[in-house]
Amino acid sequence: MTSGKEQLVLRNCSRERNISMRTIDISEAIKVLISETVKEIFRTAVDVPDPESPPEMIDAEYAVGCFPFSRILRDAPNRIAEQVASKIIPPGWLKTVTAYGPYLNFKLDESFIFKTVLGEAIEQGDRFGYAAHGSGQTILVEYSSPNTNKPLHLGHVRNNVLGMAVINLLRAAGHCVIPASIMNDRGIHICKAMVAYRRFGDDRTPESMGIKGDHFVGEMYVTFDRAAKNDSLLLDEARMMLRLWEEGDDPTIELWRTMNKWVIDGFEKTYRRLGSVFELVQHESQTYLLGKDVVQDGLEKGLFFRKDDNSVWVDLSTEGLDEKALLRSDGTSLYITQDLGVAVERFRNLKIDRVVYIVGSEQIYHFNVLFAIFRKLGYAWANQCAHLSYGMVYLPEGKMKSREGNVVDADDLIDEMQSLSLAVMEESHMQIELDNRAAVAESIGLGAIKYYILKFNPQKDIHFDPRNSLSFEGATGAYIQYCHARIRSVLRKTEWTPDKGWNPSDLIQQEELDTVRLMLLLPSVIRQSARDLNPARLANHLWDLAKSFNVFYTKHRILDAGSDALTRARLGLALGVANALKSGLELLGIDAVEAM
RNA sequence: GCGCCCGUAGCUCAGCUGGAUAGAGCAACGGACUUCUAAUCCGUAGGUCGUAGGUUCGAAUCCUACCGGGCGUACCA
Repeated sequence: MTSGKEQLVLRNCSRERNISMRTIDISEAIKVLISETVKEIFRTAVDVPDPESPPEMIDAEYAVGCFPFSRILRDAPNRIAEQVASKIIPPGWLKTVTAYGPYLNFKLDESFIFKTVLGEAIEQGDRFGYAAHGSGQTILVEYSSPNTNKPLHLGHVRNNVLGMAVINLLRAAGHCVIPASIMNDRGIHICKAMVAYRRFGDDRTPESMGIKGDHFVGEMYVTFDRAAKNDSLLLDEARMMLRLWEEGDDPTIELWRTMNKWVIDGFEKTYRRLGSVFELVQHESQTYLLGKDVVQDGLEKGLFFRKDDNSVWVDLSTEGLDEKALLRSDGTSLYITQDLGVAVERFRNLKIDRVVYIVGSEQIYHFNVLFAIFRKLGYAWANQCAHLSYGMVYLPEGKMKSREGNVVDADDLIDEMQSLSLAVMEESHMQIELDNRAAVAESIGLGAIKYYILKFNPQKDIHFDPRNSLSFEGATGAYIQYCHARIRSVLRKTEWTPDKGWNPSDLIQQEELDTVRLMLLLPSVIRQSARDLNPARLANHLWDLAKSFNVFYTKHRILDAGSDALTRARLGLALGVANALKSGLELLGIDAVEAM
């Protein structure tokens, strides 16, 4: 089985240098230290949970609560903590182990932290925090999947931004990822735009009108809807056109090809700005008939049933779901039939372990049904499918509706944010010399949009108010970009490079330690964000890190720190932070600009 | 009706698989630029974590009921 002329593979997981994860080894070392000490005192083996981060009031990097031990060891957590703490002889990398109530707090040796964390960040560059490459699974991530009858809007932007961030995070966590999309390029909605063009298009083209192809076709779609209100024959005409399309009628197909190309050319421009990339693009016109054989298979196995009118159904009431139609009574397939077929084909033809569908929360039920059918059919991979659903995007006027035109257009939004950031650059107290002003402004504008979308947990609805939502102050993309750009600016002013040396023991300020402690957490934050398919965790952590460095930056000097040794050590810190910020920003799909 | 998601400061949100005194940003008010980028920093103020029970040594976090908001529940996609 193939999906027409489309070929289904070009996997591109090049082998890259292995990146060590020393910062994560520390928490392993702490677990070993505890379990060995417990064994020594109590003659009993215990499972030690992963160390957590203590609250701010505690001056330590790692903490382990002794609650889980108390039942096994038949002693109070406080007493266990006390005994373990007094028994541990800290190795060189550990400064102190203290019991505070039921908690064991581990404070690392400062110069060990600086040396290890900054050393890693300097060595790994903008890959700081990544896991060893190629250690994970092969995962297909399906996202974007637009209809080719109108331009992309804010809802698509959320999907694309979330999609790319998840793809990047999964890759950083060591997985091999295939970014995929299905163009919904057939159906009645496409035919509506075609009818409108044939009736009212007057042979205009995007070129002749000087507008993007997707916007041009989108206007046709809106034109149809407006005209159809007064002319019920138009809808019949669209239905007729769909029939002609399915019969392969030449003029219809030719018009369809032309208009689809206009739209897709337009999409490509928007995708390029957004930074969305795909390794596998399928088209519904090629896949919409897939899945009938899967239904037939289920029918033969007695898992599905046929009703009197000849329609085919599956009963999922044992799974807490309803009956669901899989084939219409006339034998034609439904949306879910196609999803079934596409998934089966993908798992058969691509060597993938998992699929993640990034689709809005309004389709939660659909995916529950789809996955339940996979299980019913007994596919080994049935439990390796996940739907990453995200909340709706609301405007002040309510839900966006393409047909009514109350949408925030993706291209307009990016343009708007670009010119806003350009305006801020002009007003800046200090005119930074830039030869690529427009490009930097676009990076900052996109950074604002992307960060605003990613800082919320995916499942939350977003109430988008264009006036107040996007800003360049506070917890924003620009804030983090600014912190990075500032550091780069300092680094440009010096001849220093890491191979010229820096001594971690010269870093003794609290603000230096606070900052590097947050860097210490970055690898596990990236890992957790990937595991939970939740970029918000990384987005929020990056803000904390930038904030912490900004506090250091306003309080202490780098280039004129007082001594050459201190300057070099702080340059090491600055470079490490810049690398960490860049690493994190780029995982979120945000450019780490050099100057702004 | 049934199912899923959400409810934390005036507003927008964090709060990691239950853990130490619930944290930010915005808005408000008061401070800091002849100093490495002030798109920055500091300070003040602001919360019975929707309500009521329950589980637990311990609950914003888990369970139950209810209240409020959203999304589903198509031979649509």
